[in-house]
Amino acid sequence: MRAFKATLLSSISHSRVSIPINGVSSLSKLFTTSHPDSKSKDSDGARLREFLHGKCKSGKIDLHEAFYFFDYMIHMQPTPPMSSFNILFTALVKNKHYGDVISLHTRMNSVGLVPDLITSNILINCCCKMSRPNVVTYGTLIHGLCRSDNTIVALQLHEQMVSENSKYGVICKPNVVWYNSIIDGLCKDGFTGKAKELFSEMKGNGILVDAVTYTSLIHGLCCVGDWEEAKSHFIEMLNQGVQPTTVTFNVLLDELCKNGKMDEANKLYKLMIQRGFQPDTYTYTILMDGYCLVGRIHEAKKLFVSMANKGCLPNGIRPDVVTYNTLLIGLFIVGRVGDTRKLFDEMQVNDVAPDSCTFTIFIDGLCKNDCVLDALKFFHTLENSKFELTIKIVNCLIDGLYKFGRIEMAWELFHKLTEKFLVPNVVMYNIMINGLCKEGKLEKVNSLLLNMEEKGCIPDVVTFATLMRSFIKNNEKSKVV
DNA sequence: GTAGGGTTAG
Repeated sequence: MRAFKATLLSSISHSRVSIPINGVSSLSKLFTTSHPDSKSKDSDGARLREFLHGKCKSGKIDLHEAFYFFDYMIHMQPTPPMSSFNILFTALVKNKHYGDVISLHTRMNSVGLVPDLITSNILINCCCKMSRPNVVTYGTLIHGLCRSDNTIVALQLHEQMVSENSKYGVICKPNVVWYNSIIDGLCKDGFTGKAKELFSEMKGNGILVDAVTYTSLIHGLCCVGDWEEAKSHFIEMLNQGVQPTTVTFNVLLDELCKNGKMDEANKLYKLMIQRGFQPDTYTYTILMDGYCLVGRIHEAKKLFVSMANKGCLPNGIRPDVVTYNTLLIGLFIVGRVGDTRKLFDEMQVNDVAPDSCTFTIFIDGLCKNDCVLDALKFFHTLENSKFELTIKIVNCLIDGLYKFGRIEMAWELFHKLTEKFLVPNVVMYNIMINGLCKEGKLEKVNSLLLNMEEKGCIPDVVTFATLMRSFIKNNEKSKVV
């Protein structure tokens, strides 16, 4: 059986879509007719579900049918909803193929499909049936949930485990990595209060907190603007004898630099060096970012030069694309447009490939330095290259065109691009609405709002603020209300 | 076998 499965799996993994396998004639009949005609693709999803339901509810699905099905599903465009996978997994569980569910789940993860709560529950059940819930299985699951924006689910799972441990004796004791995953997830969602609760809980359970725990918490506190609390956790860390890492220092430095506190940042940087911690590319880029934001481009440049000089700094600290992007922003801020082009050329010479941020920075920077026509030229070059334009780049240009009074051009670009391939987002609508309001073109604003509604784009707080500003300007108090 | 950091638009 094992050998058969391996052969089947390898044949599947080398195929693209439907490969006929003996014994799955009903499947191939169902799907070969609909492929690859794109019109019938839409109905594929619905037919798949119908078929899955029939097959799985009857309980008559065997392993190779399931594998064949699974392979078809992960190659479908668009990907079927997670519930379709769950139906398939449930059928396999009914037939006691627990290990196969786990291996299919691993394959699903490796192609970037994100399991939902139900998938996770199915998986837990499989692990339990196979007597495999141990701390690593759980830790992996919790980590996966946190990384896929399901921290709350991870937290529920954790709480369930804690309560079961206390009810039935210890089934599986959470360890430091498990706690760290949830604390980090909570911090990234801004729930620092809950993260601190877990922090106390783990200490209360005798689990030694480590540098990752502290760093995640400090980062979360910085993100919600609670600098004092972040600082006191850093001090506590030192007092407890938990060695910070370069990442810990980078998190703290980044917060200081983002707030323009360069003197404090410098002091911390010196402390870091004094204590023998090795700065890395991030450290340098963070400091450069801080200097750029306060307009001290000279100091940013000095750091950059020391990075760019081979052998000047240890451990392969070299400028990467983020370093270049950071310096480009700095140069645009102080209006040194000519130097940005030189730096761009230098990037190519040093084999650092520009990314979409680089292009956004250029379009935005040119527009904000009264060089809209240059931005337009740059944009056309991008348009004619194989580079895939992003909505951010287009938005910067449209914004620039409005501010330069080129309303017709902005309007044209909006229509041309959104008809062709770009789905406008709320930022794009806001830029357009703002530009049109300022010009008093209220009929156009109205048609945009309708367009927005049609496309299912939900207005946000900026949209309303923009509209209200315009109503107030035009003395339309009733509309404001 | 599971964990943490930096750049871009209204």
